Amino acid sequence: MNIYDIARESGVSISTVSRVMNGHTNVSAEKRNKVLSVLAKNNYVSSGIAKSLVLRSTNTVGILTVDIRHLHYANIAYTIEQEMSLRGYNVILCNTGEHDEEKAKYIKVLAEKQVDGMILVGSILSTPLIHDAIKRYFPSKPVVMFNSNFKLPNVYDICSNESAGIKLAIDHLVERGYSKIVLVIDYRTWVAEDKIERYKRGLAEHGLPWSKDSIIRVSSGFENGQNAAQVLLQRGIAFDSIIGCDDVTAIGMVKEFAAHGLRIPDDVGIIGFNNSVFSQVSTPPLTVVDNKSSTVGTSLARLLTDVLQGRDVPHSTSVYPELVIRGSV
Amino acid sequence: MNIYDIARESGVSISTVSRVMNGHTNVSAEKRNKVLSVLAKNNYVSSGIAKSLVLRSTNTVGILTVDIRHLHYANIAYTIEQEMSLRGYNVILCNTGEHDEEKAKYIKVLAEKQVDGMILVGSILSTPLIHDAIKRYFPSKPVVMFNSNFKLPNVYDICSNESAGIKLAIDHLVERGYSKIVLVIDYRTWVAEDKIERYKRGLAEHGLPWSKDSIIRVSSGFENGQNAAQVLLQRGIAFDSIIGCDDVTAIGMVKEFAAHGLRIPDDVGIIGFNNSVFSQVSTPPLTVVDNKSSTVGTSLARLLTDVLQGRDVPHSTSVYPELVIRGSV
DNA sequence: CTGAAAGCGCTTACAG
DNA sequence: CTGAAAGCGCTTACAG
Repeated sequence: MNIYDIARESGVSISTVSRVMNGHTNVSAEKRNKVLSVLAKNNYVSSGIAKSLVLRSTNTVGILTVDIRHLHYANIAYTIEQEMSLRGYNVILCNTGEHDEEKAKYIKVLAEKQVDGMILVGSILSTPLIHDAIKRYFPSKPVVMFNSNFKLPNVYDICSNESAGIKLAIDHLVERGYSKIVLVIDYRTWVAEDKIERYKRGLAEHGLPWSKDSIIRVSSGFENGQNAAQVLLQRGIAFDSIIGCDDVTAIGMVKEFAAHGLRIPDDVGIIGFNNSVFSQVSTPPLTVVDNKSSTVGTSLARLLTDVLQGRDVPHSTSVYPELVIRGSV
Repeated sequence: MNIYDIARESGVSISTVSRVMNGHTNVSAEKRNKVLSVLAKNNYVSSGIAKSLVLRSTNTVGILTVDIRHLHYANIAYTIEQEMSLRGYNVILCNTGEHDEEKAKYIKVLAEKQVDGMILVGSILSTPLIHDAIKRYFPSKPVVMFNSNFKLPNVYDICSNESAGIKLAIDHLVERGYSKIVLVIDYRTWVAEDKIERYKRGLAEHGLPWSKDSIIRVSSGFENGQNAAQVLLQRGIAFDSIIGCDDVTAIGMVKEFAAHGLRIPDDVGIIGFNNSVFSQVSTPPLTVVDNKSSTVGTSLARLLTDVLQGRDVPHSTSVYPELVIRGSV
């Protein structure tokens, strides 16, 4: 059943059917009502696909993220979806994983699906291959990135100033009397490098030395956090505090330290990252750097719809994290 | 740029271009190579929309869930997305919230977008209004439901036998010496009713009485769990153990009890539901009913693709939860 | 192996 | 206010 069937049954042309379906006013009340009743009688659902073909817009956007199971990404994705939905868009969700080729593949598929735009969430998407994939497959429609930044005319970004978060964390730790601060890093991205730089500088600002041993690399996750804590203990590295890469990993460390009889925050202070529910759930509750996932999600969605509607927007925006003080420092 | 442009530049017809784009073999090597090079030179991305229009398939499915920020739903949605992606489908994610009208609206939109099928996750989607929305807007394409069950020819379901989980929990609790068991329920769905019935019966099986006071209703969430624990304490209800509605809420209760000086599991035993990371993160780690979200996600996706490919599948499937024993009982 | 033509289900100037 | 017609970008019998 299509628009022709409705037209025939209503005794009008397809033009008229199209007009009433789209709420145009230039249709006589009589014909409008007739069409409306036929539409209702048949539970008619018009083809968005056909419509998209002629209108050159699908009212669908793609969202790429490493893994929606991470609370942080789930929060952002949720907010984006809700905000886009409010504005009449649907969202195709893509969990890219960590492999670059997979991400590029998703970008190509989204281009073929003719999404109106994309939102890429996470600094891990900031690689040359992704840059090329966008340039090649998505050369003109808007793409909005979180914590990534490509110098491409159609690419916009919002970046959380995570290195400012590092400074916040260090200052707080030092103020509370800690001096041997370990930095935990997950992905090898420019954001991670930034954090490391800021970490070194932050220590220097307090006259504290840094050693290579006090920067440790992990994969995100509760058990990985436990492992990281073990490694720290086994290696005999001198430390009295930790800046975690995110909340779950930080909790993993908290629990492992506790299992070894260390008291939090007395023996070791721990700062998480993200301010997810995990930080409340932890014992003790985690003091965290909050990079405001909900705000970020909303901003990303608004940025994209603004561009889509031809509004003038800044190519780059920064958001600043805040410290939320709870019980782990 | 479209298939006509490619055809012209390649000196062939659009039929031939279409054939090489789709990997058909009945094209001479010479023309194929020519077309291929023109395609590559232009970074050509063909229109999936146009293709969908003629093929009557979008290779896209919708997934409805209350709120992707719930770890349990995030897990299921993630698994579905990955599994569908493997099979060449993309996923439109819809966070419906708890309002029925909103859910129905999403269903209509998905119908217009011509998704090939839908997966509805959660017993909260099992309402008359959703039933009608499917019947009206989605009368013939496959829909797969988790923990819901409509007697419609195109609707399939996988249900977690959560009442079996209740029995598991009660038996375990009784075995450990608890006898005043409180049941925590969130949504008012048929699954919740089932759990309540099984709870009463389970108590009876052990010669235990039940009182209305020992069934409490909450909204899911960490803070709601804390509140629930407070209420329990304030009301002076006699209890020595809790069967939670999910992990986060259970942890909220754990922490609130602890704050009141109650020891877990000595003073009160607590069983969570879902086996999410929260149950590991908790202090003490949560003994939980595991209803296997990953398995469920995979099964849902396979069920849908099986139907899509015309395979013969059962309309209803049950999965049974298991008990994971950790430290809270 | 190859191409002309019809058709998928819409929207929208254009003419009346 | 209304309709005939062209066009959106593809696929695929069909005929050769």
